[in-house]
Amino acid sequence: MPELPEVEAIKNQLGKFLKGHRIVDVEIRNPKYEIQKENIIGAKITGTRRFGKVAVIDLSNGYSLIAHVKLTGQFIYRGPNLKNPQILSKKVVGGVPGPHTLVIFNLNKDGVLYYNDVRRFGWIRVVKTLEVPEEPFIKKLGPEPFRDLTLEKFSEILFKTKRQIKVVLMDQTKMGGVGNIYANDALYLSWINPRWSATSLNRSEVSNLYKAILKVLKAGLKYGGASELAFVTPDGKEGKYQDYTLVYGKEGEVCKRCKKSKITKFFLGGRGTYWCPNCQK
DNA sequence: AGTATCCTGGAA
DNA sequence: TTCCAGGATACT
Repeated sequence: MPELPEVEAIKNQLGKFLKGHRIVDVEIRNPKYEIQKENIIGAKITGTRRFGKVAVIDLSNGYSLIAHVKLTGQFIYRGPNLKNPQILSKKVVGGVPGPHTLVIFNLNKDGVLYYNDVRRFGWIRVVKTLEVPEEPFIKKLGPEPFRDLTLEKFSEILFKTKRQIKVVLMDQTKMGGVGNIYANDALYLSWINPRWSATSLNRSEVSNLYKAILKVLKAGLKYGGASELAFVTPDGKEGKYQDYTLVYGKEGEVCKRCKKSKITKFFLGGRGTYWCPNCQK
């Protein structure tokens, strides 16, 4: 669920809250989350970035923290840069610190950054800032929407593969940042059947899909991400996009666009896929 | 191309 | 009690 808009929201808040803080101690509560804390203790946070679904926290000593929260990872900040103490969403299971708190970054000036992850699929790595683009996962990422994914590049990518279009959209090596929720919505918005082979799309379908991807991602950004599952921003609040999805999660509802058929769910590439059998022929 | 795997909480 | 959620990878 944390896709481009969700990770962008995480990155933006981390940037706002952590800037100027210094890491004074790192408490690792789960062996799976062993990181080289000696390389980050004492460093100041200088800024944050995002590559696809990966958040990057840059430090003053030439190192960076990079994190992929996967499905249930959550960064929660508590400290002086958070005005009006926010009520923690109940999606932060067990609270902070709690049974699912895996790493605690203690900051100066009474700040704390918690990493919670119920299912422990997410990861955190420490790498040299200069080597961030070379980090294996980041290096493999394809161009991403709003940056270098032009319509030309997008159509080149689709032209080259016979795989089903939805699978291609979600393939991070083809383009970075699109996941299941926004892939479903973009395909619906562009009247495209998720099962169609990517090469089978004509020029106007490719162009419509391209615009649709940008449009649904923008909506996701506007509503602060989708908190269908476990997503919360570092202030502990939920996003709102789950209330504005076009087709995702709407199984059984009559399609609002054609009013002819019901939204149907099936599995494609192992993922829940929602579509209108009438609109997306 | 499809399926198991990593995990757990929460819904059915 | 069983199933399901969706990111990424490994394997068939």
